[in-house]
Amino acid sequence: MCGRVIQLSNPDAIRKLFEAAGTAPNAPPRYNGAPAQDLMVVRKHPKTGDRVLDMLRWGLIPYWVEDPKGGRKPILARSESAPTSPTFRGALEKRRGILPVDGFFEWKGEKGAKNRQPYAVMMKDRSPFGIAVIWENWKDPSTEAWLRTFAVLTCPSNALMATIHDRMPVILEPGDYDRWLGADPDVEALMVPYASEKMMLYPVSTAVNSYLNDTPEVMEPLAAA
DNA sequence: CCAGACGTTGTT
DNA sequence: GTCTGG
DNA sequence: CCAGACGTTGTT
DNA sequence: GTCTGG
Repeated sequence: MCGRVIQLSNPDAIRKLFEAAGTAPNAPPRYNGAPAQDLMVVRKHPKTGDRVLDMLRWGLIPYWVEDPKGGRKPILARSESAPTSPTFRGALEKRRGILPVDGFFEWKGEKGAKNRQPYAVMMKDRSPFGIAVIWENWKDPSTEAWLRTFAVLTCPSNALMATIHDRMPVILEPGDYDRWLGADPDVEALMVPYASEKMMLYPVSTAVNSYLNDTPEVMEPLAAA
């Protein structure tokens, strides 16, 4: 679930919307952002404390991993178990972030089944919104280069999302951004299903299945049969 | 998330 | 790094 | 104690 | 069927 996202950039507009300091990164519009790709993430700079907008890679690599090749790079983290998970706990305590999106895709049907139907999930008013993430800083032993990665937090579906899937990403209210990005040790109350009545979903073409198809057409409603 | 691969030898 | 299993 | 895993989804 | 890569 929530394995593809819509991030229609204009990085500077997103930077202002999420009140991030500094300069915006270069980021093309993403109609079909997929795991293993670099996407815009809002986070708090550990040293300056500034809220910043950076490019992070989707798929969390814990900092203690030696060789991420073959290693698991989870793209999702259950909010119920993350607080006690060895892999996620540290990041949840100290490295929380926000993935600014315009929507995301969800596939309905049994996993592994053929003919799964993809749906676009957005806000009714089409406004951008924030998904809660955790991130890590990993140093490549061979190149000494640092790589920032992230995973999306999930929670049980609300009534609307439950029609296609039983899990959904943790969506934050703008009023909760400060608390989420801060050092609040008790943020579990924020990791809850978002209000159904503000959201909408519609079926889209299976053209979205290929992450290589990063074009506006993947967002178009499925033509009536 | 889906698409595509799914092996061996030995070498840098 | 931290937890579980043997 | 050390060795090995450390994730999510959903299914039989 | 299961894992890896984007």
